[in-house]
Amino acid sequence: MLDKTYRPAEVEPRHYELWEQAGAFAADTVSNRQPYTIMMPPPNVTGSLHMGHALTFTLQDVLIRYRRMTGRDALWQPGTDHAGIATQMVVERQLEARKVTRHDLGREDFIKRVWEWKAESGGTITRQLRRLGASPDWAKERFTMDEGLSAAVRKVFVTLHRQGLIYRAQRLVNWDPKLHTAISDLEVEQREVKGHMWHLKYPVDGMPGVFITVATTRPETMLGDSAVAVHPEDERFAALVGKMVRLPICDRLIPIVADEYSDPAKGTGAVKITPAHDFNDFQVGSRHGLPLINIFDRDARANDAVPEGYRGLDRYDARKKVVAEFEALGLLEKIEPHTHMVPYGDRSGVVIEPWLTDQWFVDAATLAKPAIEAVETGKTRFVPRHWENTYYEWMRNIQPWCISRQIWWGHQVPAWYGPDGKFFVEETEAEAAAAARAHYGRDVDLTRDSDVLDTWFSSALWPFSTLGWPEQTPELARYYPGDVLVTGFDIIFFWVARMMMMGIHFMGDVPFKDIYIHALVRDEKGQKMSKSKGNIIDPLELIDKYGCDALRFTLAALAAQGRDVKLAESRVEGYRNFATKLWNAARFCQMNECRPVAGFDPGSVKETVNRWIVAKTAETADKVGAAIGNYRYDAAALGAYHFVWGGFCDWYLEFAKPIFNGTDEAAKAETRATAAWVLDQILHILHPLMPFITEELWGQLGRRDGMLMLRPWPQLDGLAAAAAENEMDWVVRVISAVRAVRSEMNVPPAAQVDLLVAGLSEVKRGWAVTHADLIRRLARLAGFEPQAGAERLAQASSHGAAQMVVDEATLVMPLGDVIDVDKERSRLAKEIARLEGEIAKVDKKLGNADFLARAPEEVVAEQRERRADWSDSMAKLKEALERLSGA
RNA sequence: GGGCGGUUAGCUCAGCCGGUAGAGCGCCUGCUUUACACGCAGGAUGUCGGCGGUUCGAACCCGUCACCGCCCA
Repeated sequence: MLDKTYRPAEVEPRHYELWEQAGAFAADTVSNRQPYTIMMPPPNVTGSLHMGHALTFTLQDVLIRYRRMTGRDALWQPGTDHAGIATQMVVERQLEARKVTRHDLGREDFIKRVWEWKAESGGTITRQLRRLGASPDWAKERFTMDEGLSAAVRKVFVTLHRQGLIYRAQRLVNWDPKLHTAISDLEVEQREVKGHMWHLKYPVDGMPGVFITVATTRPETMLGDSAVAVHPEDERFAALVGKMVRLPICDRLIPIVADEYSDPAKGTGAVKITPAHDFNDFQVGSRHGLPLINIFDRDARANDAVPEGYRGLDRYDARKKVVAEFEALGLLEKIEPHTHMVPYGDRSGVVIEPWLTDQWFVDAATLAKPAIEAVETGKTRFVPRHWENTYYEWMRNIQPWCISRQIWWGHQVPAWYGPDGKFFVEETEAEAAAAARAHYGRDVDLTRDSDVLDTWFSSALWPFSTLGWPEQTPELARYYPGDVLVTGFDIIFFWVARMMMMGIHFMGDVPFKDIYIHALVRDEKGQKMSKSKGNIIDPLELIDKYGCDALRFTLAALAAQGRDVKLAESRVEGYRNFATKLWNAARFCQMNECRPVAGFDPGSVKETVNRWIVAKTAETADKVGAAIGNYRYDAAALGAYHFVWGGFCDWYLEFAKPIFNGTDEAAKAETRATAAWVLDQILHILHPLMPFITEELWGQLGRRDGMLMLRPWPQLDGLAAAAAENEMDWVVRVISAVRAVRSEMNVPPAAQVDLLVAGLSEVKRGWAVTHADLIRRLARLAGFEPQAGAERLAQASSHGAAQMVVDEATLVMPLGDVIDVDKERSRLAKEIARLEGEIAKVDKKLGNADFLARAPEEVVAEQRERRADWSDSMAKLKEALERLSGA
C-alpha cells in the first residue's frame, strides 16, 4: 500500500541511479530508429545550478524524454565548457589566499593546478543536473578542453587561417586592465555613469589669445591627443581648420582637422582626437593619417609617452593631475555634470580601456553571410519567431571577432613565431617546425604564441566537435544536424550565432533545425535574480522542499512563449500539491484493487463512465504530446493538470465509487481495469514533466516488464466517444447544479434531501436512470425521482423547495421548513434577470440585418440556438417562481 | 535615437482562425463525504492600458498615445 503522502527525497535518487545504471539515457547509434538530437548548451565547469539552468535543462529534458518515448533514438549530448577567464579567476583566487600568483607558479604548473581543480570541483554542475532529473547520455559527456575537442579547435583555427578568415592584426581592442587580457564586445557591459564633461581650452598656434575649446569626459587622454576635429560645415571653426594647436602640458603641435564625426550640437562642437584610446577617434585618425599615441601600459597607467610627472600614474590620478594643471594654466573653461555610458568588463568589473595590441581576429562578416541565409530560407527556424530579428540585427552588423585572450587557461593559439617574428600556423609543433624549416632553409627556434582562444571559439564547434569531428564518426553522420537548440535569448550572440557560422562552414549544414529561445527566470516581482539584490531562489532548495517534479512542472507551466518566467514559490507549492493529488488518486486505485489487466482493450469497454474517461484520456495524450512537440510547455502542463485533477480525480474516481460499492460485478471489474489503465496512461503522459513520481507509481502499481521511462508514448487512436461525453457531461451538470443550489441555500452537507426531475427528454431519462446511483451519491440525495409529473412538482414545491433548470428539465428539491422561501425567490429572479440580459444581447445581434446578411450561417444558427435554449430555461424558471408563490 | 516584448480578476498568467472572457494562487462560505485538509464542495471579483479606425461583430486586426521591461547605438 502506498504511503499517505509522496516523499520525493526518498524516491528521486533511487530512480535516477536505476535509470543511469540501466543505460536508459543512452542513445543507440546502431539502431534503425530515427535520431532526435539536442545539444546541451554546456554550462561553465565552474558553475553551479541556478534557476536559469533549472529552466533550460527542464525544458530540454521534457523534449528528450518525450521523443524517447515516441520511439526516436534520442541523443541529448551533455558536457561543460572550460570558461577561460572565469575558471582562471577561480584558481587564481585560491592561490591568492596563499599569497601566490600564477606567475610565481609558471604557466605549466598553473595549468596543472587548474586541471586539478577541475577534477575536484568541476563535477558540481553535472551532479546537480542529475538532481534535476536530466537524462542526457552521460557516457558521451564532453569537455571543451578534451583532447578531441582541442584537436577540433586547432583544425578549425588552421583551416580558417589558410582560408584567410583568421588573421593577426594590430587594432584597438577592449582591454581589461585588471585581467590583462582583451575581451570581446559582448563581454563589455555598458553602464550609465554620472560623470563630468570637462571643457578644455587649447591655444591655437600662432594666434595669441585664440583658443579652441574641446569637451571631454576623459581629460587624461589629452596626453595622447593627435588632433582636434571640427565639423566641416561648422562656420564657427571654418577659419581654424588647417591651423595647429599647441597641446598644453605636452607642448606638442597637433592639427585642427575637419571631420563629420564631430557633432556641432554636442559639447563645444570641437572634439579632441585620441586615436589610440577611443574606437571612434581611431576611425577619425585613420581618415586623416594621424599618429597613434599609446599613453597607457597594460595596467592602464601612464607610460613613457607622456611628460615625466605623469609617468606611472593610473588613469584616474592622471585625470586629476591634468585637470589641476589645466586649471592652474587658466585653460579649464568649465566642468559640467554629465551622464554617459562607460564600458565595464563583465568579469572583472573594472572600466575597460580601448588599447592598441596585436590580436587574432575572425572575419565574422564572411562567415555570417550563409548563417543569415540559413535563417532567411527557413533551414533554421527560431521559436518564437521574432528572435530572428535580434539574430539578423547582430549578424548583419557583425564586427571582426577578437578571439585571442591574454590568459593561460584555454586552447593555446596554434601559431609559432620564428626569430624574425614571422609566424607559422599549424596544428602541431612538428608541423610548424617543418614549415619554418621550409621557410628559413634551416631549423630555427620557434616560440609558440602565448595567447589562448576565446572560450566561445570552442563552444562554437560544440554541435560537431562533441560528435567526434574532425574524425568522420558514425555519431557525426547520424546526429548532425541536431533537431533543436534550447537556450536563453541572452546567448543568441555569444553562442547561437557562432555555432551557426562554424557549423555551416565546416559541416556544410546548419547545426540545428529549430532554435527554441526561452525567457529569463525572474522573481515574482519580475526582477532579475541577482546576488546583490538578494532575491535569488535556489532551485536545489526548492527541490529539497517540494520535490524535483514540482519544480519541473512549475517551470514548464510558466514557460509560456515570449514571456519571462516569474517564479513565485506558491506556484511550486501548488504543483507539489498536484503531485500529492496524483499520488493519492493512485492510492485510491490501489485500495480498490484497480490493477492493470493484461491485454486490456480500452476500445471495448461497455460502461458509459468508462468509455467517457477512455476518450478523455486519449484526447489528453494527443493534446499534451502535440503541445510538447510545438514547444508549448505551458499548454502541455496545464492540459495534463486539468485532466488529472479536474477530470480523473474530481469526477471519474467519484463516479467509480458507487460502482465499487455496488453489486454489479461485471461493471466493477471493468471499472477497476479501466481506472488502472487510465492511471497508467496518466503516468506516461506526465512522465516527461514529472519523471520521478510517475516512475515510482509505475513501479508500485503493477508488475512491470521495464521502466516507465522507456515505455512508448500512448498512441490512442479511435477512442473518441462523443455520445458518452454528452451523457457524462450532462450528469456533471446535474450534480453541479444541485451542489450549487444546496450551497447557496445553506442546505447542510449532511442533510439528505430528495430531488425530483420533470420534463426530461426520453434519452436523458435513460441517462438519469443509468446514473441514478452516482447522482444520488455525488449530489448527496436521499430520494431521486427522474420522472416526476407536473402535479408531483406542484405538490413538492408547495411546501417550499429549491428549483433549478438543467437544459429542458426542471429539478425540484423539496426543502420544507429548511428553506428561506424569500431567498429562493430572489435567487430565481436573479437567474431570470441574468438570462433576460443574455437574451437581450442575442436579440440585438439577431435584430441586426447586417449581422444576418454577413455573418457566417453557422454563427447565426448558433445565436438562434442559444436564444432558444435561454428562453426555454427562462420560461421554466418563471414557472418555478409561480409554483413557489403558492407556498 | 533605433528595435523588440508587455499592459486581461487582488497576484502570476492563458486566451488557437475575430463570434458567450478563463486557470492557478490568494480571498470569502461551508465541510472529520471510508484516496487526499498538500483535501472536498460552493462563491465573489474584469472599463481586457487610453483614444481612434476596420468589421455585422474586436481582448484579438490597423493606427496612435501613455506606461513598464529588455536589447542595440
